[in-house]
Amino acid sequence: MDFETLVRWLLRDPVAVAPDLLGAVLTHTTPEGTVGVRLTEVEAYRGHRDSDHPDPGSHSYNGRTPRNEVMWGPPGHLYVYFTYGMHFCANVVCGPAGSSSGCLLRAGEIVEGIDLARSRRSAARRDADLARGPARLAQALSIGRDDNGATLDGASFRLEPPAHRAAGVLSGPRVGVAGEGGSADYLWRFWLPGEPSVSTYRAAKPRPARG
DNA sequence: AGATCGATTCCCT
DNA sequence: GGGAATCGATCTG
Repeated sequence: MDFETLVRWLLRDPVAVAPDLLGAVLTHTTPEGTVGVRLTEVEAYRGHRDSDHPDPGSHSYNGRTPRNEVMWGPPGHLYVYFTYGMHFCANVVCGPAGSSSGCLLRAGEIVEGIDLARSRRSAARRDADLARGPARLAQALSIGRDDNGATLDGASFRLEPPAHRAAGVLSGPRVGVAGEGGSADYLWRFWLPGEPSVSTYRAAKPRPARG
């Protein structure tokens, strides 16, 4: 899919984009080689212009800051943030420019460059653990500070949406989101059933994402 | 200027 | 199941 088409595909509410991202393949090419991950778990973070009231769980909830700047930009870019003093996590920016929406990439299955991914993730005991969890996924793909704002145009990062919308998508509360944003009103974590790469933490009973 | 705590992971029990 | 590691963005005074 060319970049222009991808941008159009991302130009929607993140709660609609997130389940559609399941099965998509994100690849990152570096001088070391290429690693590709098939997404199995994502979370939606809704910005200010995409809905009547903003998402209390989002980094952009309190407005524009240097850290969340990229989220306010156009879709088709990576929003990468640093957390717990040691981890990076990656989002796909979606929705129109000015909306500050994104989808956090929580887990996936390595489908390309597995040896390189293993070398970056020596702590992983099983291949299913290589990109199980957002910081692990970022490490397997070597996503770091410098990749904040990177374009998904295929130069270094490429995002290929799935040929068909995934069936049987499950949803539940988002992980690590405290307060209102973590309540049953925000079942914006989406994952594929039966995937060993989906992170273990389950905050509540999963339910079908679409009726 | 100082305190707080996080969209986490790993290792130990 | 629990605690440590580790640092910078954001908030408070």
